[in-house]
Order: sequence, then structure tokens, then C-alpha cells
Amino acid sequence: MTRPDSPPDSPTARPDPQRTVSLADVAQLAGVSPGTVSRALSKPEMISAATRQRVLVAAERLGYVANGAARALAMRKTNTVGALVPRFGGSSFPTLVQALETTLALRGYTLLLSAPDHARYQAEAPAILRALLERGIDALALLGADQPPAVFSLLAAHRLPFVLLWAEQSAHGPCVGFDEQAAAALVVDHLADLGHRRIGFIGGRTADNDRARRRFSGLLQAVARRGLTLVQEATLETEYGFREGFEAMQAVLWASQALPPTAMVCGNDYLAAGALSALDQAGVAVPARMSVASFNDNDFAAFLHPPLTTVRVPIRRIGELAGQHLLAQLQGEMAPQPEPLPLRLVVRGSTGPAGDAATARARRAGG
Amino acid sequence: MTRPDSPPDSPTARPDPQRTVSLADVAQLAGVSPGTVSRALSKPEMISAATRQRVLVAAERLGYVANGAARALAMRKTNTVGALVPRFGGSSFPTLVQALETTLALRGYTLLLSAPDHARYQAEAPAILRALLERGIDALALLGADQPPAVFSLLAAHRLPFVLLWAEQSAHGPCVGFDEQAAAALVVDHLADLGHRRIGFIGGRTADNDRARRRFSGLLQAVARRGLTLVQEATLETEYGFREGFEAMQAVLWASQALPPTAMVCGNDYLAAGALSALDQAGVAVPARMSVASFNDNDFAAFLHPPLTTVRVPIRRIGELAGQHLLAQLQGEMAPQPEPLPLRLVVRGSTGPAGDAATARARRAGG
DNA sequence: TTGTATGCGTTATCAC
DNA sequence: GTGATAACGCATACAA
Repeated sequence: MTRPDSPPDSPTARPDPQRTVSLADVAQLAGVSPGTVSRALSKPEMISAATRQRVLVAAERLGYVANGAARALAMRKTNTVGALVPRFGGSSFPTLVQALETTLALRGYTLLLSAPDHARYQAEAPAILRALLERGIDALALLGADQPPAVFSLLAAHRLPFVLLWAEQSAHGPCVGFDEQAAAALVVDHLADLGHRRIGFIGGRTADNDRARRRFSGLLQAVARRGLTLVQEATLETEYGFREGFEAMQAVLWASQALPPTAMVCGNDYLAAGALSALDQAGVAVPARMSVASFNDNDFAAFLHPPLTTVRVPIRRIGELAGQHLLAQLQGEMAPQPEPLPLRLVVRGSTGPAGDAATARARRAGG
Repeated sequence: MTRPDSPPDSPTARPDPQRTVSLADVAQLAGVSPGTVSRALSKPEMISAATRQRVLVAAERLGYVANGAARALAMRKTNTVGALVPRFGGSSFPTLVQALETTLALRGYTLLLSAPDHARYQAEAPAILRALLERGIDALALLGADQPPAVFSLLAAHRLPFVLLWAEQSAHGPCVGFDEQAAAALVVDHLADLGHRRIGFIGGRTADNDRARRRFSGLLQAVARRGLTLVQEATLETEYGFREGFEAMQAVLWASQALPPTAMVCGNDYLAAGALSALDQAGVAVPARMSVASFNDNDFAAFLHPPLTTVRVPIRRIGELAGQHLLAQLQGEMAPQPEPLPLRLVVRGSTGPAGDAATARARRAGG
């Protein structure tokens, strides 16, 4: 210790107002050694009740707050988990991140958030990941299985536990997600059962993310299986967003006016809400003249009116499970068994292409 | 150095596969001292081009990544900024946080996110803040001026630069926000100009957050100033959210059926979207039979249909400015002058209580 | 149970 | 320009 001791009986007992109070300060005030303070704080059971009490009081009096950097340096762990999630304003990622953060916080971990936009991440993923690694994280959650090539090798090189959020079956590492194809099948089967034959789709950009890709491919499969027609002029990709859904639906109405689809499927509820607004503005009655169905990422589509049939997708649960998965890895436990996440079709005011009578018939027939 | 040197000519040149590569390793490979490596990496201009090159190559070969904890310990700064933001799934906070993160990331800072729910934060704010302090942050952004009492004293005790997001004029510290009262006035004046006399309000909980409180009080003032009537049965508080807006609007329709308001103001666009859905479901034509106006927190209400008149509120800008403010504090510069954030009224399909003719007259008259 | 001593990986202050 | 060396604040193995 180089810092000169200040008179222990000085009025305020704060030696140097500039310096932040450290273990040594607490030790001095409590009249014990620094090691004892360290143990009293983090391994109370190793210390006698009496001294522990003295230490606690001293720490309290001084307003001691541990220095995480020093601790991290000594313990070689930061109690911090990184989250690498693209730009999420106006998406459903916040819900996911929130759930992840909550799960981690309950176990004493903090979340370090990095939210580059898509373009920047594609361009400089290694640098972004590296910044996270430098800052010090014990584990990492990444959104989607679609990662730039360098990412996985960096993770491997640093032996960093990680999990892919909202992804299925990646060869690259553990994933937490759900069966997008099944979700798409639920929607399409429902529409087919109602008697719809020609449907359209407004979805996210398949080039950008594997979620949109899987959702779309699931749709294609189900459409083929049920012998439906996916109307080309009524099928397009866009960014996720309310405005985007609105404009996409306008475009669809215009492009397919010769022979429009009787039902539209939207890739998420922002798109669906926008699409409904566009239909309303265009005077297209829903669901009488056109049905709309959607994937309910945001707990959101379930309350739209005109009513929308949705597949309720467990976003929050992904965050929780991912957190648990990471925590398990960090504790050296086995990862929890990959329970399949439940999907639920919420049917609201659906109608077949020929109106309610046909719909009732279809319901009796199809299930 | 206690670790035994491995033969420098070993095939893979990786001494100990378990250990993470450090400055010393790079130094050894480059044949220079650790100090030189440190400088070559962080203060390149202090090093000759030749050795710098050698160091860079060595670092690259070894996949060196700096240890932030050690750096933080030595430099007494973490290059990390904390954000303490309550539950933000389904709110407009993500937009704000995203903007903050982007602003900080561009200047080399990372964001440590803590997102407790409101109840937990009220109950254990000191513990939550303390966790952030322990983890090591150079500055902190907090949402709202409403903070539990212990928070500001903790911040002061640790001399931590901070800023209050989406808040005005708090005596406790610097704020970045906009004039909620003016925003409310824009909406109310617009409705009054159209000839509305009786309006209702669905807003956030004023007990929980000062934003809702200010928004509501601004509304009250403007209503009084224009001599309007705020219909009691059509005025209520709720959580922010789509579902909440839907249910609140249903409640309003029921409670005020004797003499309903001719216009509803909603506290944010989630509430407004929900309210529109409820009106649609109830068969209330908008805006013919009832006008709806809202504060557009999410870039969202501007695309709803039936159309909604909104005050466009600069959430993103708050995040950016807060980031700049913190960065300025961290660099010891003066904080940027508190430029007033712009508010804009976006008029869409508004109608007066007696229909379009009256509206046209009112527009000519009122402005 | 408690004190002592050392290392964690960097940066910074000196000399050279 | 570059190399030694001393902090930075904490945890922990080892002694007592």
C-alpha cells in the first residue's frame, strides 16, 4: 500500500475524497485484512459472525462497491453475457432481449448489448464481435443462424459459450427456436380448410435472415401440399414494419387487381397491421373480401381489428430458454433438453372466400 | 511470468492451448517488450513503423484480443455506459435504447443494459444500480425523472456522469426530453379548431411515470385553455400496449354511451392502434363519428387506418442526444446546449364533430 | 477463522 | 523509440 494512511480519527473518515473506496479501505476501517473483507463479502460462511458483521458495517459506512474489473481480472470471468442483435427498433427483438436480460439478471449476470444495423454487421462482424470479447463476456447470444463466416471461428477460437436465438438446427452451435415450417403449415392449413385457393404473402427479406427464409419455405411447402396457388403478384418481401406492411399491401392490391388472392399471409404482426390499414383505406372488407393471417411475434396481432387469424409464436420463451441454456453452460451443467416450443393457432373471425356459409361448411369438414 | 516458456520454434507457436493469449505472448513472438506491444496497439504514433508492423503481425497471428478487465483496472475506465430502462417489450423504449447504443458504439463505448420491470425497480433500485456500478460503467442513462430517492445519492456518491432520458427539467440532473405540454397542446388545439368540444383520453399510468403525468397535465391545461370538456367517463389510465388500448376503448364506449365524446386522444400509438380496433369492432366510424388523435412514439401511428392525427415525438433523437451528452461529459467537454426537440403535428383525415363541412369551416377559421 | 503474498493483464512512469 | 517496473483492486493458495 503506497497511499499514506490518513489519521484514522479524522472527522469524516474518508481518507481521500477523490479515490474510490476499495477493499483495503474497508479492511482498515474494520481492523481486518483485505483478504478477510473479500471473503466476508463473497464467502460469508468462511468468516466468523462477529468479524463478518464488523466488515459489513464498515463496507456500508464507506459505501463500498466492488470493482468488477479487478474481480474479473482475478477470477477470469466477468459475469456478463453479450447479446448481438441487429437493429431492433420496431421489431419483436426487444421482447426477446428483455426476457433474456431478466433471466440472466436473476442469476447475477448483466447483459452487454450490441445492436448494429444489418449492413454494418455484415460488413464488420469480426470487429463488432471482437469489441464484445474485449469488453469481456462469459457467453454470447446471437440472433439467428445466419452469421458471417468469421463469427463462428472467432467464437471457437475463444471457447466462448454461445447460443443462437430464434434459430433451428444449425450445425454451428446450439439453437433456441421453434419450428417455423410448422408455424407456416398451421396458417396455410387453416386457410385451405376455409376453402381459400389463391393466397398471397408479405414477408421479411429472405436474403437477410434465416427466420424469414424458413417461414417462407414453410409456406411454400404447405401451399404445395395443399395444392394451393401462391399468387406471384401478391407475394413480396420487405423490411419488417408497420409502414412497410402498409405499402406492401398497397402494392399487392395494385399488382394483383386482375385476379387477386382471397387471403393474405403476413410475415409478422407489424406487417399485418400495416396491411390491414391499407385494406381498410382501399375499402377492401376484411375478412369478407379478403382474409388476413399472420405470425404473431409481438403479442400484438391478436388484438387487431378487423380480426386476424394468427400463429402465436413464443418469442419471450426463446429469450428465457436461451438465458437458461447459457447459464447452464456457464455452470458446467448439461444444457437443458431442447424442449420443442409450442405454437398455437388463434382463429379470429376467419372467413372462407365465399363468405360465412362456405366457411361454416369448411369448418365442419376440415376441422 | 510464472508460466514456463515453451520452445519458441514449436510447430503451432501456441504455448498453452488453454490459456488466453496476452500482451506478453504477442511481445514474445514479436521480440519486443510488453509495453511496446501495448503502445503499438493503442498509441501507434509512439512506435516506429517497423516494430509496429512486427507487433501487428504477431498479434494477428496469435489472434490476440485485449483483456478489457485488465485495461479497465489500469485505466480506471471501462468504456462502457449503463442504461437503466424499465421493461421495454412492446414499448417505444427499444427505439430509444437503439439510438443510444448506436451513438455510443460509434465512439467506442458499449452499452450495459439493465431492464428491470417497474415493480422490481421501485423495490430494489439501489441494488440494481449497484450491480451496474460493480460491473463497471463510466456513465449511466436512466429513463425518466422519476427515480427512487436513493438513486441520485448513489450517483452523486460515485461521481457518475448520468443523464435522464425522456425527461424535462429535473432538479436532479441533466435531462434530454421534449416539451410534453406543448405536444399535448398541439393535439388539443387541433381538435378544438375542428370544433370538438367534448374529448376523452386514454393514457399511461400517471403514478408510474412522469411522462404520462406530464402528457396528461399538458392535456388538462390545453383543455382548460380552450374551454373544452374532458369527459370523465371517457378518461382513463392503463398500461401502454395494444391490448390495453383496445380494452380501454371498449370501456370508454360503454361508460360514456349516454353522451360520448366526439374525439379521443390516446397517450401513445400502441394505445391508439388498440383503440381504433375497438372502434372498428364496435362499428363506430372513424373519424366520422369519432375522431382519434395520438402521440406517435413509435413511428407507427402515422400509418394507421382509419387515419389518426398525431404528434410526432422525437424518441430516437432523445437517444442520440443522450449519447452525445454522456460522451461530452466523459470527454470533459461541456455538454451540448440543450436544443429544444422539434414536435410536429401530422394531420391525417381529421374531421370535426359535425362532419366534413364543419371541418372545412373550422380549418379556414382556426388555422 | 484470519493474515500474507502473489498473480490476473494492462497502462503509465520512468529511465535509457 | 524502447525496455523495465510499478500500480490498478480483487481473489485465493498457503501459512499461521
